[in-house]
Amino acid sequence: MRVATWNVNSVRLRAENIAAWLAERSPDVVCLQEIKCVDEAFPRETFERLGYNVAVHGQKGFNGVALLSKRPFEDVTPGLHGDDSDVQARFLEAVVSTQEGVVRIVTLYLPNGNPPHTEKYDYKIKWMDRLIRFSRERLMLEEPLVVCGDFNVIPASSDAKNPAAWVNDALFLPQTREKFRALTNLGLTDAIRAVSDSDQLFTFWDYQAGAWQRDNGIRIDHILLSPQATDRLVDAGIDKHVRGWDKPSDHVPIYVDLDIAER
DNA sequence: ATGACTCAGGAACTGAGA
Repeated sequence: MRVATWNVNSVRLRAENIAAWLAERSPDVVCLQEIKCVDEAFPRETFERLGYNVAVHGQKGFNGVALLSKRPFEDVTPGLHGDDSDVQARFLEAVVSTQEGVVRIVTLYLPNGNPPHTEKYDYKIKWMDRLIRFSRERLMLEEPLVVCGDFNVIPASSDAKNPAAWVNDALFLPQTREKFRALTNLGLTDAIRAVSDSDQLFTFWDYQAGAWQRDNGIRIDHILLSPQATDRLVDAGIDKHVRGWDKPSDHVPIYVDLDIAER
């Protein structure tokens, strides 16, 4: 089973771009972020035509997450619990059944948090605390669990081309990285780091100042695996070349291959 | 030093991104 994640920065603008990548990579499950539309405006037909079931949790204008799956969804739950006043569409959980049992999938778009020392950073940290509580609960199920998305966290200096440029940024502040470590310390494995120690593994390049041409990137999109999923990890990778396509998202897709038979 | 791009909404710009 191949599970991928991609912050597409508008699913309507990128639909054909995404379809081309699907044909190339053939993922079984895809987690999308920043779809930037309401549920009714999601281009379902583009993906249903390619054999995917679609689950959407969108909102007007910005944010929004979605799931594509070749296997039908057994269960779909929008929203990260822990704050009833939070109306931002950033989290969607689903269960997919396979020949070997269920696989639980999460697509998330973690708040950016900039600028620091504001309510935006406070929202980010509280959101991460909620994600930690969610993960602790789900890990108790002892299932294959794949938590995917744009975490807006640079985990370590080796995850940025120019780490010095990020020291005062919400993506790299010590408290942000502490929360990310608290998450992985629950027993979730960073799939990309499980297969490579390279210091050039980026998933985002800014549109500005020739960041892509200079390879001035950061690694902020992640796939975290429960122990039961990590046991089945075969490979993980980053589809960097997609950033060079026409009208690209500023993020690229990443994926894992798990030794779990579909039906 | 600063800003540099890109997108949605809605019709000239602002907010948001990271």
